[in-house]
Amino acid sequence: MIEARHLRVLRAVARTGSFSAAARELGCTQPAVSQQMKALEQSAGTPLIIRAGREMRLTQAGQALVRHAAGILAGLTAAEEEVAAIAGLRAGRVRLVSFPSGSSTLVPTALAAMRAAYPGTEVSLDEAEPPRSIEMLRGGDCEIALAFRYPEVPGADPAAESEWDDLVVRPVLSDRLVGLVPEEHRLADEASAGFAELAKEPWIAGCPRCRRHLVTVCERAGFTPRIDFATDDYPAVIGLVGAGLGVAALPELALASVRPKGARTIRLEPVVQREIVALTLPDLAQVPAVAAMLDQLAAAGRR
Amino acid sequence: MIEARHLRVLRAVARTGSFSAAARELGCTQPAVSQQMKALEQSAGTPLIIRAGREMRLTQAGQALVRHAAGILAGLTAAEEEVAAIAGLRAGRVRLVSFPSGSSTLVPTALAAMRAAYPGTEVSLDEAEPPRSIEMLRGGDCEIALAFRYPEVPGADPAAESEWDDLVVRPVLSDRLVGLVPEEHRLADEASAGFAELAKEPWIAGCPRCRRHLVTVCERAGFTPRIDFATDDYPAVIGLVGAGLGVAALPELALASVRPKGARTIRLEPVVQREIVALTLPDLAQVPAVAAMLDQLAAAGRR
DNA sequence: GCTCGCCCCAAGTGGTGCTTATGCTTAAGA
DNA sequence: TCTTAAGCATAAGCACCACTTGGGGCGAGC
Repeated sequence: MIEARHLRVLRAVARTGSFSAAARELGCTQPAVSQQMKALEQSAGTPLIIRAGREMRLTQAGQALVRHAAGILAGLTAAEEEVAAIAGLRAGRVRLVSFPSGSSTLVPTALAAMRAAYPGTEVSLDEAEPPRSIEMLRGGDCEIALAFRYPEVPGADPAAESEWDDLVVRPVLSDRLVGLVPEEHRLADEASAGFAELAKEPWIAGCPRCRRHLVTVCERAGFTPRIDFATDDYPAVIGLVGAGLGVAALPELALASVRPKGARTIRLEPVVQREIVALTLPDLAQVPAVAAMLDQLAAAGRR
Repeated sequence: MIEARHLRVLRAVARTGSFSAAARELGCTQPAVSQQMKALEQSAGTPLIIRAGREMRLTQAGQALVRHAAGILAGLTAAEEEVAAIAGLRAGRVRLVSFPSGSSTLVPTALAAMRAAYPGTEVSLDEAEPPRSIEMLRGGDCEIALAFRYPEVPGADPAAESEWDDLVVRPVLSDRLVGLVPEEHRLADEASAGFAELAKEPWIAGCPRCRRHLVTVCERAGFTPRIDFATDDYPAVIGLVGAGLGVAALPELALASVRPKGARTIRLEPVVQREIVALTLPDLAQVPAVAAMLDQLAAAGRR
């Protein structure tokens, strides 16, 4: 079986016309070249070079091998170069899937930083909520899934703890929930309020997991919220509150890039954190472009 | 440094989707594949495959490598196939240089046999006398030189013994010298004659080496021949003898394919042998096509 | 819940590739 | 002609590498 190493030696010998010169070129000693050539001739089954006095000449078989070696070694260095580009973050693609509201500020920041730091890489973005984004991650449809969980309330988020334990979980940001009330609400001008003070209000909830969490938190505060509406769309929640149809508890991040119309934010007591994390497979965490993107997400979260 | 072995393993893994299946395909155990892949990832500097539950998936770097591997391994097998064809005598070229009169019967016979036995090989033929043909052999302009020598008379052939000792000398044929006299000559009807009986005749000699040899032989018989003409061309010698201009001593082979007009052949006493040999360089004797052609020449000489 | 298949890990072993040291041959120069 | 330098071959020693066997963990399917 001919190996690339043999071809490198043969090519060096053919080019220099001498074992010693080839050895210098290859950075090894002359006997090493001599042995490699002997092994190559052994596996070829025919002499490849003939020694005519001082000079070396290739046999027909030797010429054939050298002719092929050019293309083979060129292909090999091209392959090495492409892999090195990926490993060195001069190339590489990352498919990121984010939950909808995460895309508003966090993801754009990280994407811009990634592009600036490693211009050769490209990051594609898709949106999906955690159950679906985890599926995509496991199914090979993306490399990073941006998701969130409520660590303080284990019971409210059974999926997160049990289904993520074989994933790499990279904390990105801890997001606090704030209350949103219509501006004509009696608490609209307060700085903060307890959950219990909103026990009688109609609630507008977010995504299914957020809704479950809300119920859990409210029950700990001593009441079961009356949920009139539920929608994945944070702007819709804001609009509903602004229209005076109820109150809501929203992540601060969802309000970072918009100013609610007809509604006021108030601090909620007790403080509830929503933790935004980036998820990936253990093997993928070793891929340079993925690791770099994780770093950029974490950096974006620190701001 | 990526080796062909690595690419073979990677390709097998990519194709089968499993280390075990790849190992079966490659004829080794599964840990061997596992280690090779680890080594390849090490030298690539980035993961190449990710294990998602049961199935294997290639990373982008892995896909790139597999993509290149196809061409590289194809080139490698093509190179191996070409070398194997040369080694297996399904291909290969031999350049043969013969002295002029050797081409008449011996070489055509050997060439025809070579072509019949190994249709893929090709033999080219050129003509040159020994000093020049040996130069060509050493200079890489041919692989086999067909030459002759007079082994019984060492002094007459100094070049042969001293200059051929680093060559492979393959005996092909022992050729006897016969006398050629005009048909009106007093010895024309004799079966044989001694050299001394031709002491007074004008001689027609062949090539320079043949001429030197003739002088030596005649001097051993007690006289110095009077050489009126000398020519490399055997038909010319025959013509000159046929015209009654003198006598000659010719190799039997030179008369094998022609019938002298106006001249008669007689046995010469003592018998003088001319040995036809095939010469090549030691390294070249290992080249299959060269070795085969040497065999064919020897076989042709035995007939 | 059990078994099967697949992968990883660890240890042992044979082979292989490299090195240094040495000898031989050849070509060039005194 | 003798000497010197350069190049290749060989041998011995050594380190490394690739493969093997044996054992364990894990997920999938009956």
